[in-house]
Amino acid sequence: MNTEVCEVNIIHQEAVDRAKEKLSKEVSVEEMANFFKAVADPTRLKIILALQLSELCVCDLAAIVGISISGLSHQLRYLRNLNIVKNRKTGKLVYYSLTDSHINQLLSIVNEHINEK
Amino acid sequence: MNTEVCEVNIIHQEAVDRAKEKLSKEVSVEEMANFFKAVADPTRLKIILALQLSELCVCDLAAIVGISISGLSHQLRYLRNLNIVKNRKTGKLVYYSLTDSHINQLLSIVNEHINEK
DNA sequence: GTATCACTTGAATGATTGCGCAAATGTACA
DNA sequence: TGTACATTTGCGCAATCATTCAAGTGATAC
Repeated sequence: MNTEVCEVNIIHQEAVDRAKEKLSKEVSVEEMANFFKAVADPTRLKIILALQLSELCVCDLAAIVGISISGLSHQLRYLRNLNIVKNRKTGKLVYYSLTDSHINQLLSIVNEHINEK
Repeated sequence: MNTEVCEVNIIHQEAVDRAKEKLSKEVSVEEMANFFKAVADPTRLKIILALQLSELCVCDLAAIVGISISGLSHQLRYLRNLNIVKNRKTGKLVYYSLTDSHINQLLSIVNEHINEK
């Protein structure tokens, strides 16, 4: 009773079953991947690194990242949807900042990995 | 003496300068982003999650992930180049496993972030 | 009111990327 | 030597994505 159409020769059946069960229990692989996508792009990564220092308005961020204001706004929305940044409006300006510290941990772990090489 | 061609109105000059300096000192934004790309794809994420349990050969991984062996091999090379997985050949089979524990930390942090929502 | 500024949004585009197919490599066994 | 199997690799295609342009929103100042 195999719902998988894919025909592959399985060599270690128990190990495969264990892994499949783990994957089915995983909160959401898609959701995790989506979150990582946020930091998997140089532009978004620069935005986050800049916001680690202080909150910044959109036009300042554009100057830092070196991208059009429009493009930046798109990426900020992306990060907002993932709950990674939040914004605060004051008159004509919109200030962005990081929402939580998980990002900081992520970045330092990756730095370790890279420097260990 | 501004080498940037991009013309944007900078509102908070000092904050911008600080952020720019930080970015210039950052090991390599590109390299960090590349590393995150490894886990930013559902297929590669499944591979990694499966390998957290035990080493696995290519055809077993294909059955777990639900992808062609060819496609899987492409992704494994990607992960190998980033020093995330390593392989061990035994006869006709090639066993893959994780190289370090940084990945485990990354994944648990992201799980926290997602569950906190 | 109108003009200007900061930002957002939708559409279009060029580049990247995940994937499968088919051929190639390499190993084991007859 | 030849066949069978596990994996890799090059190529091509379809889909995704980062970016920009142009138009739209909303707030301030005149």
